Amino acid sequence: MYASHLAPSTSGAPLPPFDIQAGPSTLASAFASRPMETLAAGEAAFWEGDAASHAVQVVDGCFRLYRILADGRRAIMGFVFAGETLGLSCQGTYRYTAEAITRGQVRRLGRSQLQAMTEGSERLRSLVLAHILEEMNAAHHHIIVLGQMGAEERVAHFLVSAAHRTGADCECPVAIEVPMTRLDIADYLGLTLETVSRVMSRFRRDGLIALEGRSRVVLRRMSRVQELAGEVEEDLCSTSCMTAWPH
Amino acid sequence: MYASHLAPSTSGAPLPPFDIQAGPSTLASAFASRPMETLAAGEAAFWEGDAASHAVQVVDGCFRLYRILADGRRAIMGFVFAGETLGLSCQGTYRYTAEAITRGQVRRLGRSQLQAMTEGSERLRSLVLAHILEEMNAAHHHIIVLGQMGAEERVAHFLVSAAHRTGADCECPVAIEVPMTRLDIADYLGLTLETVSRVMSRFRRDGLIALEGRSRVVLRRMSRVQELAGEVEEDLCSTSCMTAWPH
DNA sequence: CGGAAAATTGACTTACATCAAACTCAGTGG
DNA sequence: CCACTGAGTTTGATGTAAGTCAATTTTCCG
Repeated sequence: MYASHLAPSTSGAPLPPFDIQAGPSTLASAFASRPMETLAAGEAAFWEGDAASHAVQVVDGCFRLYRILADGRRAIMGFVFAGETLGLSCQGTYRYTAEAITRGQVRRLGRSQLQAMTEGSERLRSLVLAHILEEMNAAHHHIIVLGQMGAEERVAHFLVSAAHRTGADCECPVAIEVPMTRLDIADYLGLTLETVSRVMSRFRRDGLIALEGRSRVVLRRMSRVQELAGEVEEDLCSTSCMTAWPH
Repeated sequence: MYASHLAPSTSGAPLPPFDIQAGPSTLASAFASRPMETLAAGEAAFWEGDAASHAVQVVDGCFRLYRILADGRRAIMGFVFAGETLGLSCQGTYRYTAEAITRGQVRRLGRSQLQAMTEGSERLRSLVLAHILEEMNAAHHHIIVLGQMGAEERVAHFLVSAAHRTGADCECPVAIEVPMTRLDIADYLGLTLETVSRVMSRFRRDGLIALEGRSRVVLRRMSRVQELAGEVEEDLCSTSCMTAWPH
């Protein structure tokens, strides 16, 4: 999953001012004038290997980013939620397929236009760079999870991360939407879908979470889940929104 | 390990011209005027959590990049070889400790100076960006290795990657220096040192590699090892040196 | 040469994968 | 509105790759 540390959704918030001189003052505002596009569940915004012609803003919905390996295995590199931006860190060709999990709405911005905008605006340049470095951060985090943690820790991590990114406030209990299937989660965490299911069931039995239907999880004891996640997860409520988009 | 795709060492090559108008034409040349610093084996170039005040060029030696987790586990995020650059993707604070495995020589460049240089030079800016994106690439690659591959595949990957990055030519047999210990490799691959050792022994028994002392590995059947690595490793000899540093 | 760190190898354990069967939804159409 | 359907999920029984613990052996450096 990208950036456990990314700012929560901005889709509902009013857009920041766009100063013609200085360029867009947030990444999101750079997309503001672009037409909206709707994707059905299962449709791809772009495919691995395609020429990376655009950056994509996810206005609504949830995407899985994956590669298919030679033997057919699917590695999910991350998920992208509403309000986040996609494809900024690709040069040349996209390095993963971005597929809508639910129906989604996106805006596309041509790389050449983005390039032109960044040329002119030191501000926007640093915003783009900050975004890319945040993705790096998330990738490092993912590496630690995959390389060092057991199944429970991984799932706990996923849950905490999802709660954080979908902008759930930090009150207990926290309810989160988890539109991805167990298989998605498994392919993301380097586990099997059965193991993911078993761990979730164990969490439920232990009163840590409650499962409501297929795609809703209530974190009943968030602090305990965070504890299980092993605090690689940085401070959740305090600074994150600040650090994600340094002015 | 960073970038299985990074350009091989440039330490021996003559430095490209430095145009005062356009700024440095390669990343390496930006460091050219900086004083050399020597680090003993085990010394750190910087520590996780330190203010990220400098970028570091590794002129000679090999570094491990790691984080220590709360429970004492050590996660190695990557290795850096001679000719590569370090710390470019850190903003604010370093996100890992960079420790010399062997004795090493480095040059440091202040971030503020680098910042100033990039302000003035579109060229350098795109070099730095390309470097960071290459690190992203490597991180994604690492994620796939850790999330999807078995022990043999991981070790095979490590070997191929090391061969590639230390600039070994592609002729068989390829001899590579592996200054890191089995524990280093294990902490990098998400395995135990015993498993790494067993896999290497198996490779040796099967005639794929030969072990010469502690730190030298001869890839006797490179193609077979690459095959084991499962070809996530992109083309090795052809385009890689090109793509790493676009124009 | 001697000693310490690193590496190898073996016996045993365990966490997770695999295989397989039931169960639960959320749509769809009668 | 309700039964039918199939994808998604849960749960169980069993297998296995890799971890753990422990004893040697090798390598390297003073």
